[in-house]
Amino acid sequence: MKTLGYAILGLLAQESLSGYDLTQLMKGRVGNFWSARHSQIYPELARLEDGGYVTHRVVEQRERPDKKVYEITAEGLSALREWVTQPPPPNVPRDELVLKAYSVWLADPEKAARLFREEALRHKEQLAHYEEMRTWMERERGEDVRRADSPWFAGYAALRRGIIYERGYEEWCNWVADQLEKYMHP
Amino acid sequence: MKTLGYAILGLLAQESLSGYDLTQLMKGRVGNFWSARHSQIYPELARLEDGGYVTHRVVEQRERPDKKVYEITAEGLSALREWVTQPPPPNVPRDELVLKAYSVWLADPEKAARLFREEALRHKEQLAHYEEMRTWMERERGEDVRRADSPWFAGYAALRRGIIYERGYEEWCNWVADQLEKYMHP
DNA sequence: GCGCTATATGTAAATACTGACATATACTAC
DNA sequence: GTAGTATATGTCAGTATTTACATATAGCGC
Repeated sequence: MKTLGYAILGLLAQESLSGYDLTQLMKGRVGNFWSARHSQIYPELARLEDGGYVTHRVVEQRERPDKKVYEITAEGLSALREWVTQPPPPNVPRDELVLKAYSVWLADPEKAARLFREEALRHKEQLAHYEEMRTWMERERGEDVRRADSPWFAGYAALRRGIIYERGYEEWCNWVADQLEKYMHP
Repeated sequence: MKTLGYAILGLLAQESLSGYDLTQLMKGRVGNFWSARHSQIYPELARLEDGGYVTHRVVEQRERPDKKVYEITAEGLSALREWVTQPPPPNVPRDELVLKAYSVWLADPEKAARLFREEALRHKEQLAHYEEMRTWMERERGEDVRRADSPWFAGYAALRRGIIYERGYEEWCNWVADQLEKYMHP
């Protein structure tokens, strides 16, 4: 099974969801470090069902189209449990902005400085958003978010990764912009 | 043109290289935030030459197979210069380990703690390696590494991103492992 | 001589992912 | 009424990337 399958199982392990629900979640939460469009999710759900990792039931709704709510099976749970402790393949993060920084010495320094300040701002905003979520989680869910055996730990751990990531990213963008501005008017 | 094309142009803007050289570099340096195999690089070089962004000359070698050394053209340089200051599309980092952390509450805490400590160690080692490179760069190349209009800035900026990234990653892995161990023997 | 590694360049098949096409219900704002 | 948005589920074509296949030179150790 591929990574996307485990991403979906990870969400279904917490609550039963429809393909549409999963699509929404894959833009936030887990989606901060894994994303997928509905065109990937629906076929993957079919494959997971084929493999016996999930089942679905059709839920009829008034005033809305019917939906298929997917539930993780015992096999799905044990496969997920196994996967979690297997070492992941070495990860090479792909980041176009670092690539741009690599060639920034060729560019117009003012334009480039503007770009990196804007990016710094974007990451600062994302960081603020994450910090808000963290405060909310800690207040609403209490000490459970830090309990590694609680389902609340899932989102909290991912969130902490996001906070560290965004903090570092903002810092780096501003450093690049600083260097650019330092040599802008010599 | 796609991102890989600009990654290659970014390297060729500093020095002329063969496809094989580029393949080696795409495992390190720029490769820390962008990677590609030779099976992607050779066809892309052909496309770049088709578009007039690079040219090549065959260099005959004794005791080794002949090679094609690629050089960036004026068009290539100006395309690269333009691209650098264009805002990149929003980047969703994909990280399987964060996904695993998301489902870690289901796993055996001892196995999981071991995994996250190992990962922390890997990132600590990578960090040490980057720090070494940074010291070397600062000593060998002097103040130029901080000059945003110097070609030495390229690798130095990417390196600084790597250092911040690895520091943050190690910190997070250890935090996850701490939580796991805290509730291991209750 | 034989296997291993490094250098050197390519192609082809398979997989993963994105973007566009396709359809249907029903509420809301104009 | 009608245009837009949210809910809901799918497929398909194209792009990006990985893995495997394919070939050739030449040094090194056994």
